[in-house]
Amino acid sequence: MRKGTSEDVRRENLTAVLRALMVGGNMSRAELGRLTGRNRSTVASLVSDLAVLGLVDEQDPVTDGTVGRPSHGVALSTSVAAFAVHPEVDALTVAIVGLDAQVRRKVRHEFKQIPSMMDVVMLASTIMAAMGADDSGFRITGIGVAVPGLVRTVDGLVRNAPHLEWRDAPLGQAFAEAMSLPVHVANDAQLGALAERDYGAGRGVSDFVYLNGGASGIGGAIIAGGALLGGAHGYAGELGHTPVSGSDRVDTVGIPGSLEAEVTREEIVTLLGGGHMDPEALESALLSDRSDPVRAAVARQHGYLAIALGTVVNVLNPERVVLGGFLASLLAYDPQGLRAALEARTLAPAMEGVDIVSAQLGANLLLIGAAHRALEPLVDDPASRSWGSTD
Amino acid sequence: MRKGTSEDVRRENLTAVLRALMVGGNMSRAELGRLTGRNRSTVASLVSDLAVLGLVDEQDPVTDGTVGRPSHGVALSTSVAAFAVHPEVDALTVAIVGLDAQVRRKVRHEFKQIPSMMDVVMLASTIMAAMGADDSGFRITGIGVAVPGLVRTVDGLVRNAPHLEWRDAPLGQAFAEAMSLPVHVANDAQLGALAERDYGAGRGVSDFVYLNGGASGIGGAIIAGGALLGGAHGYAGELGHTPVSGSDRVDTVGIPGSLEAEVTREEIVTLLGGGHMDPEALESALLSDRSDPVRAAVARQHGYLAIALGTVVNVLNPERVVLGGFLASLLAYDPQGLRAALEARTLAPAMEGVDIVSAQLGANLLLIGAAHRALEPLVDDPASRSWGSTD
DNA sequence: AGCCATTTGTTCGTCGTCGCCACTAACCTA
DNA sequence: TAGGTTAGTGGCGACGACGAACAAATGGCT
Repeated sequence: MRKGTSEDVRRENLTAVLRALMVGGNMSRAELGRLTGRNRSTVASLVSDLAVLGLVDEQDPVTDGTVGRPSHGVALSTSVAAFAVHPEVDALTVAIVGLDAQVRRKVRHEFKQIPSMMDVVMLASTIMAAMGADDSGFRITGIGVAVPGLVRTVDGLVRNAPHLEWRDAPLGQAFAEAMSLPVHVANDAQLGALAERDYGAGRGVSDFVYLNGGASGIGGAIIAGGALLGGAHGYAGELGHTPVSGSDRVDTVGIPGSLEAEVTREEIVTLLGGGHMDPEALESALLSDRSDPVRAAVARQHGYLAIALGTVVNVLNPERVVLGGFLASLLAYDPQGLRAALEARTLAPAMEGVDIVSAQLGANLLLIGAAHRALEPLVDDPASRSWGSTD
Repeated sequence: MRKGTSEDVRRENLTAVLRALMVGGNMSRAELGRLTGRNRSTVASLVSDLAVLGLVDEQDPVTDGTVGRPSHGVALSTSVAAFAVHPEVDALTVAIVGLDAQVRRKVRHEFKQIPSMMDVVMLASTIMAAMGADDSGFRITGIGVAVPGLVRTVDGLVRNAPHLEWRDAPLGQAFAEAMSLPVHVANDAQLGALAERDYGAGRGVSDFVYLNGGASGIGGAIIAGGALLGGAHGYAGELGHTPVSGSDRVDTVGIPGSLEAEVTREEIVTLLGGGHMDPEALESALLSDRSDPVRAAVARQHGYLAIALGTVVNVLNPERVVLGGFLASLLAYDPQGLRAALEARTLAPAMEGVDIVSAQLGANLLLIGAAHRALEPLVDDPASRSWGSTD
């Protein structure tokens, strides 16, 4: 959009082809042409360029049973990938994720105690160095880091990650010094929303709200007009701290009566008998317990959720609300109940046609989101040689 | 973004030149080149095209005192314009507004009683027909209508305009049948925000929240990433109905404890002695009254405003908050007070660097916004001959 | 007054990119 | 095996931006 020359057209067309492959999966050149609206010869030239760049592989024509000359297959390269790093209170996950959103390598390291920023940087760097060893055959374009907290996106400064107890931690800078790769740090919920947009519950939806309930709190992100809404510095989407009650219960950052303070996984777990539960166990335990205390607790949490979501629906007029983590379980327990609570708190037209659904992507959600954030510059400008000259 | 051909480049460049003139005012060809980053010869060609299309006028070179050959002046055509229509409870305003955001003609008609949709359409059509008489010399490209209510933007269906008492009124369709011009209907606050973005308090700011307090209620709109956030159907921005208290006072659509129910112009006016007051009178009366009851009322309204704005700041991370109407007066009464109230309800990083300012545009705000909405298709594709062939 | 540096207008040739067309290749159907 | 259909291939033309060379118009300096 900046300049205005014919090379920009080329770049746009290259990304169009790449994006089509990423969201639509591998396909034939002919399909690619139909999907992108480009001419046969243009597509041929584009694909050829991408093949030279090592981003796609052209395969032999394959007969698919229909009439006509078979078209060449085009597949995303399996070697182009990015690192995904996801630090949590109790563990660090590092992975290599390809352009095709497949997780190729994955290492999880448990922590005995809350890690410092430097713990994470050192350990992740070591793991990445081991993973990206020369014979691995991957062409790594960058590092995407998903952080549970507020992140200033320009430089990857972690402003506040309450559970990790990091404040103003220069994570982006530290990674940049440790590894000679472009680093992209972002909020975990935002990256999750991006992954859901491309591969999950947000496919084809240009306006949706994503809300994830984890053990540690509630994170949110907004997709508006097909793009992640970042705001001025990248802090947008913080729905967890919306005030929903007059109570003095505080959340992780000290705000009383906020959504995160009132809607907690912990309360549900305790009611169900306590103990350690993974998400699936929690959901099945919850769904099979229709006792009065549980019903009441869910209804109460639905009420609070509806207050926060109601505001967001009024303000953003989304097409869909995607709930992840234990919020998805809360939804599954009584979908009509949550919907009714929400309808009572929204303008009728804005709520019309809004569907409330569960997130579709599982454990790899954040890894895909983080890696794809790191792959984004490559996708946006495939011909720029600033990335891997690993050959 | 759709196709990917060289004609798209031309279109984008034409738009870039036109936009530069609209936001930067008339300027020389050389400045235009610097601003848009295009080559000398390219700019010459673009301007020439636009001149042929009748969108700009090329003027003789003017010496500006600097060394070097003087550059031709380029001025937006004063004849290209659009109709702006603004129905209110007590009046209808119709205007002709040019590409340069100047209001060229303006007619206001008072109503004795609340007008029906058909009243508005008939009267506005008559006025427009009179204004756009052949000898007027204007080249009208369309009609922009600013409606105080929820509007489905695709077809201009007014879902709910509480003060006008319109429900599901097919305003867009009615205008389209009455006048053979493209019609664009939208929410008034959204159009106001667009005008503030281009010519007022939002210049150069890509993420801001606009909140306007009128006699009838509170309307809002969001500019995110430089563009109006419309949402799935165009209802986005409805901040007036955010719940901010547990009271049972209801707003115009019947939601209890909402911002619009608690923060009212009426309460302030009553405290100041009542009577009819125009915005300026209200502001000066308010600012000169530092009595306890007024202080208390303002502080209370600030508190509620802070709750609603706090959520929005957390969720959208804007760079600026723009307050219009009596909300601007409320701000002027005690800027630090409002800021402090807001800071208490937001995440510190998200609130950092946010400035709270008054709207800059006055009475013509909505007319400019509405007309520019109607001019948008022309600006986005200046060469498409689908508009006026009035010559 | 005359000369130079500076800036811009103007013209023309070049280059990159896409679409179209004609032809060929590879498949299905009958 | 012939005809229809679909896609790959390569050449050509169109379009648009850029850069270079030259001309024009100004201010500054001697």
